[in-house]
Amino acid sequence: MTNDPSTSTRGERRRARTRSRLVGAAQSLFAEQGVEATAIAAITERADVGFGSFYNHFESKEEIAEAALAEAVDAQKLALFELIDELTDPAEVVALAHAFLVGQAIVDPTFGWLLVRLDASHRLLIRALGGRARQDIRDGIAAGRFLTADPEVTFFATGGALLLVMRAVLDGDLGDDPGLRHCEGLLRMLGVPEGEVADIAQRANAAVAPGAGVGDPGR
Amino acid sequence: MTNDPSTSTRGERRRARTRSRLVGAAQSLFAEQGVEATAIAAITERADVGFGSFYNHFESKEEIAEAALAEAVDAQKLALFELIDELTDPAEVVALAHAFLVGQAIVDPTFGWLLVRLDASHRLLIRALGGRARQDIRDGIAAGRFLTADPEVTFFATGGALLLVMRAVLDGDLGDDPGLRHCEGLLRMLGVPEGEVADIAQRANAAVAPGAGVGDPGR
DNA sequence: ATTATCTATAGATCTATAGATAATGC
DNA sequence: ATTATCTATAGATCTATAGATAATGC
Repeated sequence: MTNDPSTSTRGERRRARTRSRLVGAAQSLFAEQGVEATAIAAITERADVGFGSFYNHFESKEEIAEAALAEAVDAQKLALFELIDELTDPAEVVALAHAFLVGQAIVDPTFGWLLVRLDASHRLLIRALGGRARQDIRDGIAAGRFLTADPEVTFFATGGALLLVMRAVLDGDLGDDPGLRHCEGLLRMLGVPEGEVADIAQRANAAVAPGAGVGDPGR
Repeated sequence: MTNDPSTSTRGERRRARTRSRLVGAAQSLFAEQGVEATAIAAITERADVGFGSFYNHFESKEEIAEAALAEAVDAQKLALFELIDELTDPAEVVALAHAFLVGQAIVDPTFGWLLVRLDASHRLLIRALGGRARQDIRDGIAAGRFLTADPEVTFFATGGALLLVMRAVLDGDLGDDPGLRHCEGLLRMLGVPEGEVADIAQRANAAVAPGAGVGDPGR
């Protein structure tokens, strides 16, 4: 994935491996402690890489934070986009995306904590996830499927709800089926008719349930 | 407010003033930069107080962060509780609380940023605001006014939505009437019938509008 | 020969404390 | 006499860089 013997030299591959170790170490440390509380030396140490090598790849902690988030999100995006690929109803798309992310917080806490902790750096997160989410909301409004008047308010409200629910899940503060319950609230917020809420929420959560094709537990 | 000539000595009042200056300086600095990025020396400097005096009042930055949040929230709680005092409908109570806080983000950005930036420290915030909010949600469910199945999920979802909407307001990313739009979404999320949503949201926002008795702009 | 990595360190913070100075209480 | 505040500083980080070592490319 990060190496390609045919189009790169051994040196390039070695370099890529070092970079990859740094990003992986940063992801787990940022997830555990947040960005500010993590020293660069802690990253190189966990990556088992010489301290100075850090600066061969990144100029600052902010820069590796951006890479750490972007790479984590990109990996998840693939799985998510595949799931929502064939859906046409914006309500189903949004429900599934939220169900997926709540599910990921359970299945891959490192990823979950990374998202939640980077809320501090916020702009990174909005950029990483916001593009598609915004469009889905606008689509839903245009299709008359969502009743909300202001797509931006809806974007921030749904995003904020998702992040704090994920955080509560990570903290172990929620009971059964947090993803299902969250989806129900989400769909109601969007203005989906009450008669459809339970059904769509259920389908979305069934689609992301373990065993439904979203493998790779642990990490 | 912080001084009481009749029941305290001059020394106690001097001490209280120093503490108060420290907390005020910490509030504005935490609002601007967050807790971790703020050095204790920066707090004493802005408070115009000797560096060592800090440790006469607080043992650590975390401790003053707790005080900074608690005092800011307590001040706002008074105003808010007065507004919701006579309301009986949980939907109106929750709507008004959210309208109030979105409004405060506009009117008193220092307070708004403090809340938003302390989301990092999160547990402080949940403790500061969570008690009453949880009860209001449970009341609404018990009264059949809210349709949500899990009060905890609802609590985190509504709280997260509020915080990110406040943050978007502070960033200047939202258009007209963000408080009104947010309340509409909030009420829908709770399952308040569509026919009542616009009306309740409007009343809640009218009640907290400038000139409706929630004075003290600026700070 | 070139490029990446590693080790060692200078310089810049930042925290917590010790001891001196100033203000209050009796 | 007591208590609070202030100044100065030791010790602990943490970042960014310089220079040495190791690995790759030709």
